[in-house]
Amino acid sequence: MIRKTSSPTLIDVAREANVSLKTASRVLNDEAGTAPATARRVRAVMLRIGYRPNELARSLKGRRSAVIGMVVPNLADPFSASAVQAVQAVARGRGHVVIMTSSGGDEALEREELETLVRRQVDGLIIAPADGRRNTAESFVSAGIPIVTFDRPFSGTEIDSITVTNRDAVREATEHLLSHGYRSILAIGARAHLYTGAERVAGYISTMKRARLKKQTCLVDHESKLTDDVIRGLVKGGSEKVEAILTLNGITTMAVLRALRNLGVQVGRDIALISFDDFDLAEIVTPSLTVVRQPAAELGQRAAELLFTRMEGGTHLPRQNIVLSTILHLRGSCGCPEESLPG
Amino acid sequence: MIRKTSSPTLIDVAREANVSLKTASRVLNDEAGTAPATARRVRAVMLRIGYRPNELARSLKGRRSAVIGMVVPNLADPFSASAVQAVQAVARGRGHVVIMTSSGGDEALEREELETLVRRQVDGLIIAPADGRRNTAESFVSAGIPIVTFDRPFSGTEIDSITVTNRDAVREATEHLLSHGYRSILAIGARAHLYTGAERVAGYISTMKRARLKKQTCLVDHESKLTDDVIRGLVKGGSEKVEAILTLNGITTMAVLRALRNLGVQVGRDIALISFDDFDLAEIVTPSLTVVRQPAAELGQRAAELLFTRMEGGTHLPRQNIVLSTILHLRGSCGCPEESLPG
DNA sequence: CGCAGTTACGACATCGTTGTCTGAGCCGCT
DNA sequence: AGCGGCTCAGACAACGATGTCGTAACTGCG
Repeated sequence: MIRKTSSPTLIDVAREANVSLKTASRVLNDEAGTAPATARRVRAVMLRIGYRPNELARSLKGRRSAVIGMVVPNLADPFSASAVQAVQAVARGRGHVVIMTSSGGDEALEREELETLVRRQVDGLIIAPADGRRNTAESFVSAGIPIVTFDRPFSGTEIDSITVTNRDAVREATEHLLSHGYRSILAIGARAHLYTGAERVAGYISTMKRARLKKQTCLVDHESKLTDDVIRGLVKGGSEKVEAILTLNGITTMAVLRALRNLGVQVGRDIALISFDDFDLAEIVTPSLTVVRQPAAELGQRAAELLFTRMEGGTHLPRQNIVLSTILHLRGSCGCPEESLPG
Repeated sequence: MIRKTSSPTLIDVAREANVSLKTASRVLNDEAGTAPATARRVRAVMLRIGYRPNELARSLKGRRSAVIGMVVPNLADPFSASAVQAVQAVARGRGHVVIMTSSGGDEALEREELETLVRRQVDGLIIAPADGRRNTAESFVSAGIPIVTFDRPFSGTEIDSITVTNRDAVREATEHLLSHGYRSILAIGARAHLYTGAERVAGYISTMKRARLKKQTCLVDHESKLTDDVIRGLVKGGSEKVEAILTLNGITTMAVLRALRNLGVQVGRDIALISFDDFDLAEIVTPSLTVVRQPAAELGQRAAELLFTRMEGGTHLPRQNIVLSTILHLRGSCGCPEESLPG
């Protein structure tokens, strides 16, 4: 009577309904060729015994797992979280689920995670490479698995990518600071060796060069090196007074703001600042922070849509390299007067 | 020669190595009973032809998918993101992956997602119920699937749960405000019908009752109802001046801070505030925000560990109801003088 | 009544892997 | 030489579903 050991299978349904296994399968999949009366009977049995199809078995036969894999450096990062959320929404609409893993920014771990995902027969992969300089997914590409990268591409590959206009965004931000009359502008960033970091730095450099101004940068390989002392040296140490700061990612913004606060340097009054990446409280801070906002959700959505296009056979298309625009969200910290701002 | 259509299987390995299928399987799983020379030969073939085990087939046979399912209301919420991250870390350590889905706070969708996960044969489920008043997972419990809820429990069930000390946290926060001499304290919260909301409100109510003070609450069913006008009415409308505000979740904090700013009411000078939930910039704001910080990562970790305990056969244990402590992180906005604070 | 065409259903192989069982070959022992 | 006991390997079924093909029963038509 009680069989907690295993859940009912299609065989159980067939037996209970006095039909063959294949007929039960036909009813389950709404295939034609079953008498309405029989179908009703089978369906009734399914409900009665609480039958639940085993998607694993289905996938094994159909060789399409309805799973897509996603690897991001750090899920706890709000940028990644928004993107993942968007990917999931698209996947759900297409009857797929997402297996998400974090690489922790470690290339070896990323490779391992990808291997795990592929062994689980994912139908496609969305990757935000930990370090795009080497293509950790090469063997999967040649195995024919659809792949889309987002946020950062793998360099030197033919893999589809979705990125944002990192370089132009920083150029725009730098020009905005210049338009306020600031000449001594400091760019601080971490992980400059990564694609996004390098692009952002390049945007700053090229703009300053064109304006024939001195480039002042502090580029470290990890945010932990941006201690208060380092930032003090930059802001107060030089002969020339730093008028404005450009932080090249969210964590850096945090480090800089904390340091400035501890130094008694007040943003808005003593120094201007534009942050790459937005924050929940950026509007609440005094003065509110001018930020470059990335369309994280759209990035995820587009990545997922492109992946599904590839999965549905769009292999003949040339490499897609979608670039989305950022938004320079003007608030107070860049030097814009409050009354000139919307809202 | 070229067979891009499908990847090599264990049969291919066996054929190439001139052994039987079973022998190849034995080598793959490091089972005893294969001559070292044979094993080496088989392994060499595996490497050469790029064999990758099909985890789907393995799961079908072994009836353990090595997947755990997780459902949260909103992945983009930093609290959820941290918890998910922690769950994944634990799962990875045990050779499992996580399929994560968002219910969007919708009970019907939550039920649907759970159904999807179970059909995919997940070995266990971690759920942050959208609305714990009804148990959307009942049929899975009786099907014998291990389940752990976190953040909020399902009411009236025997399902394991991991929660935080919501009630005590708010009690502590309220008492702290009282200790500063504030008597007119307003509690604002959304979704008071949810477990967490109800607990937090209860903490406030009981504390005020014990202090024989007037309870002032504004409890709405959705954050969108906390408009600037509503908040103005609360803060400026009454005959009695509100001295302190207790916001009962992060989104509410945001709404309140924005409203106060627009009203020209300055936190710290004109009004004290303690926020349930921390923010990235909470320390940077002036004055920095005193918050109740939830141990999100630990919540996720403990949930995962408990789930694995259950999955590994710990079904005989009584229901576990783990409650983790929050931390009242004193900063400036509660009225504490800056110099008395650490850091 | 006989025949082709349709409808409804079932037997069987299959997906890629692992568990069970059987057997071949070799060792040393008496 | 005959025997038990080992090591190594293979044949076969199974997991739970779907695809292929065959066939019995019915229909309509001449």
